[in-house]
Amino acid sequence: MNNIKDVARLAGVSASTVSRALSDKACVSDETRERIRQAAAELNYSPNVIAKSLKMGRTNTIALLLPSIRNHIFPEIASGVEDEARRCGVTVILCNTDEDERIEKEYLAKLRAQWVDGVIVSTMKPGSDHIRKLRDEGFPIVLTSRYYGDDGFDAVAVDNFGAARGAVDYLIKRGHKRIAVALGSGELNIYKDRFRGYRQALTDNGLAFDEALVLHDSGAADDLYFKVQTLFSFGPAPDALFATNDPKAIIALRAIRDVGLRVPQDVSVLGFDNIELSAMLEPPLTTVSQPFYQMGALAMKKLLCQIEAKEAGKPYRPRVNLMDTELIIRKSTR
Amino acid sequence: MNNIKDVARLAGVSASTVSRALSDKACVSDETRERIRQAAAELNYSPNVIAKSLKMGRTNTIALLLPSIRNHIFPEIASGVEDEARRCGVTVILCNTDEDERIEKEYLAKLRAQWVDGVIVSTMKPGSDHIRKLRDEGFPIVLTSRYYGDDGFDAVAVDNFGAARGAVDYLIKRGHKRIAVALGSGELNIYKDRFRGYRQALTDNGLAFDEALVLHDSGAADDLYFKVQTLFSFGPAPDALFATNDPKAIIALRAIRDVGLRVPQDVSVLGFDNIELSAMLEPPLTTVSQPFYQMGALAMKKLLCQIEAKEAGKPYRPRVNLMDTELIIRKSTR
DNA sequence: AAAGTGCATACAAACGATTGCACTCGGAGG
DNA sequence: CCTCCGAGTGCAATCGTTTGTATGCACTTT
Repeated sequence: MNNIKDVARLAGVSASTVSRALSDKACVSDETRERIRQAAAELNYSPNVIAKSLKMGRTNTIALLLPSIRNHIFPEIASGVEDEARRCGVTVILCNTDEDERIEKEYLAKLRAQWVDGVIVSTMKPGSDHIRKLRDEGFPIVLTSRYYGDDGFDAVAVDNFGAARGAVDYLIKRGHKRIAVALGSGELNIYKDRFRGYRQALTDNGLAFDEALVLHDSGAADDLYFKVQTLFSFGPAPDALFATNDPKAIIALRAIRDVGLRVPQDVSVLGFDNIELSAMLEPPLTTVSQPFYQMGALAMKKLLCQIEAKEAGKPYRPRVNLMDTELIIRKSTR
Repeated sequence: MNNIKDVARLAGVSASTVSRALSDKACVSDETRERIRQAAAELNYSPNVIAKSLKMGRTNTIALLLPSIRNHIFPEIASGVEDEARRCGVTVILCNTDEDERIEKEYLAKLRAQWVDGVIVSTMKPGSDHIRKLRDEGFPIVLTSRYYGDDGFDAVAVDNFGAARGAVDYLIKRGHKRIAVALGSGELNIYKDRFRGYRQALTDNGLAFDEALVLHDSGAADDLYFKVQTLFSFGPAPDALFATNDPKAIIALRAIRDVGLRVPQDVSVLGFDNIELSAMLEPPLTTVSQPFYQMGALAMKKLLCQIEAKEAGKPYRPRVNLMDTELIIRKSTR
């Protein structure tokens, strides 16, 4: 690989002039600049990014911390982040934590070490104090999707409470009275909020909350499948089910069909997230759509603002951006 | 951020001693080493990776070039790459080209500039001369999934020809005689190979090839859907369809059902790739499974070998590893 | 007692870029 | 004729590491 000195030698100037010429600074005569350009082209020269980063104290790289890239929603977020990043000349490092806090810490330790200018975090949990600590050190961070409103993080998310409330309200307005709910991991606020929305919709419409209709998530593989089967096989079956995310809705769909009930004629099923797959099911799933791609892109924009503010020594006021969700009505609800 | 000199000052030694102590070199007394450790801990010091990379000429970072992270199979590959990378202390940069050669070139230009030690490429096409050029410069590269056997690349892939042949042979053995085929982009060898496998299976079993049963891919959104509907609505309907990837199988499933035929009673549908979703369909899809995760992990291992060989100045003999596929028999074939 | 040995440590030169400062040089103004 | 100016360029320091070489010192060896 050729370096700046090789170019300088070939063009018959000093390295500093090459640097100035190629980064379009003033103070270089047109004739010299052209000569340098040609020399650089001839040597197939491109500046060493590592050296530049060291000198400039900025890598133009950011990291995206994801719980799992196989989780359907995260590739969409990642897409948005990446496209926006490319537009801004920023590279993205993908960090997959597999929901494992040890791995997350490992990554963050690396990131602190001048790896990246900032980080977008989708792995926030109530106990993620190491992330708070990093933020307190002045490290630029934007949360996406999973956030906790109360602690002054910069974040992009949706109003899970409102969206769930609206969706369940829709079910009730269409005549459903016994609505089961499949919960997600109780650790995550997004699921707690969706559950709160569910309860609020019941209250709004004068329906009683029934603990027997709540399916808790154990995380185990077929657990939800059997719970749904049990719920719909014995006693008075619910006339609808609200799954707090689409994968759960898909499992529920299968379980309900497998006990001999029809969707939507006997039971309506409502999902959350609108993953690509949900439109391809039989029947296609009614669900709440989140603008994941746009959330990723916005998170990237905000992160860049933070980085620039930090560089310029200006203050930056973090805020939470709540994006609009949309209830996508398909064929799984009647 | 504290640097090595701060640690040196606090511990009352020189920077070089700190460096040696922390990287567990010999020639540092235990007492000094301990003092340095404590100083480092006290200052919350971690070595600046950028500076280290510059000095060492190695970043311990590799890039993964993907056509699209939203494509189901790539997150699996990426997972394998990442897990293996983490095990080896390597970081992965994710580069999403969106099948756009301009973006790909942009990335590769960056990568050349000492960004990364090597790259895993899933975007190879017959016309990808810029990738060949990079290889010829001595840049460590491993191809995954998409490869072209003839040009001496290091690669991890499956025997698409053999797998397709075996799968279609299975259909024929189960009594199917008129088997349609839904092709993928003709530009990519993987689809050409699967098509060759299909034809070979016909020949093996003494069946005639019928051009009328071939559905070409235009790439347009609903194109395949309508082509399948047309094929199954007029004239003698095929009794089976081999889709050269699962998303096409899913579309075909829908189209076939929508013209009033039942899968698998009237028509068998066979996919390729075994994406997660294929098990969740109604009926669950019979398909050829590729070990994507393992392919990613192996590609990472091979890349590391290449990098190490290059560093040590040793020769490295690239070879193509073909992994085993498996025909997963579910309910979409009778 | 002089020389040799080996360990622990410090010094300084890289790695490849950027940039403040100093220098040169031709022309304008006093 | 001297000074001043500004444009164009070069020198050298710097970013934070690693590492080859030199140094100092306490011992042993002859």
